Amino acid sequence: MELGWSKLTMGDVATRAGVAKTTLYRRWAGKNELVVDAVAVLFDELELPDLGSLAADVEAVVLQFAALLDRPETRTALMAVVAESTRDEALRARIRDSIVNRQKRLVLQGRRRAQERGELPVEPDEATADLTADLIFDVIAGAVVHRTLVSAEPVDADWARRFTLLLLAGLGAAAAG
Amino acid sequence: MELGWSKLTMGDVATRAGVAKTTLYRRWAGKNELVVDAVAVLFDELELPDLGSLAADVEAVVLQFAALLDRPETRTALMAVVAESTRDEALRARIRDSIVNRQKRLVLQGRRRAQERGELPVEPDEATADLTADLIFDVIAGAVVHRTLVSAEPVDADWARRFTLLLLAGLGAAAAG
DNA sequence: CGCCTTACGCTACGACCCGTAGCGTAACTG
DNA sequence: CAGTTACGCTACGGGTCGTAGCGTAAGGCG
Repeated sequence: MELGWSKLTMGDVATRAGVAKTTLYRRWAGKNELVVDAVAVLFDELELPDLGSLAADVEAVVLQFAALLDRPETRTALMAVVAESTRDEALRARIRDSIVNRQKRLVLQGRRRAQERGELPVEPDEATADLTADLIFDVIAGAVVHRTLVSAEPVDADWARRFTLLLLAGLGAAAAG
Repeated sequence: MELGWSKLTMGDVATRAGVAKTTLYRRWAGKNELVVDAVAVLFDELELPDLGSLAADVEAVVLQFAALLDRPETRTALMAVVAESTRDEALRARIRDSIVNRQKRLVLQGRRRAQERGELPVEPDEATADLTADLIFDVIAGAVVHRTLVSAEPVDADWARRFTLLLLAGLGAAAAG
């Protein structure tokens, strides 16, 4: 439940937590629920700093997220539940509620700040504004996860800078700059 | 090995393929290697059509990729090996070689076409151009995977259009509409 | 034709892990 | 002091991975 479970077995978790395996099953319905809760707690560590510009804020949260995914227990646990959720509709819904929708606060907060600074326009239609926020979230989280876990290459300050430029200014600017 | 293995057990795979379980172990070292090969074959179906504009090409490949991830066997197999790769360095390298680097051809092809059309500048430094291509790949693949498997919401034509606008023109344009 | 190599099918097995049942026990409550 | 609650512990059934051992059918070759 804290850090370091390299193997994701209930027996190891129980041993590491200093409790009996049956105690875990009394508190959680199964392995999936336990891991989702643990990952949700880890993700709650993320915070959006106010560094004065949208670009700096995005870069900072990207690096925070990458640092979170660098911890072995986070990447293993997150990918394990996502993999399992491809065959379990209820688990997918639980992930969406406990992790995805919960962390969208970061996108909404960043957009609000950028609008207050005049860096982003205030979108008139609230429904499409929500769609845009969802899109941003999938792009940021997806890119960092894919870079870290699929491409298996590091998310360093340089990558964060390039990614932020692409996100804010588009492909033309990223290719030119 | 073809389609439909909702459960990812070697016994089921063997039965479905009409062979004995031991035959699978004679051909592949283990479950991981088998699934990586199967996923690599599935991903080779992807093609980049030439629709006359970079935006149209990106939208098309995004929808193709989403259709691939809509198949239950693809999403289950892909996420299973990625999850396992968080604890297996050799498997991660195998994924990078067999899937990631192999599909970067799509990005390189799309960029070349866009440059021929004059939609994108030719980057003078080849090293940074490669970094940009890697970045684009992680953004596209990551966003589609995250949208489909983590957010668990559909990648439809409208989402593909919004995503492509964001990718090509940046956040300001996407927020404006 | 007879022999040998190769590949496959099949059964059985050990090892590991999940999740549950049953029982004993310590702590807390009134 | 009696009742409730929560926990520890052992044991177990079910399922899966990966392997060992043996039998057998197919194809090359003198």
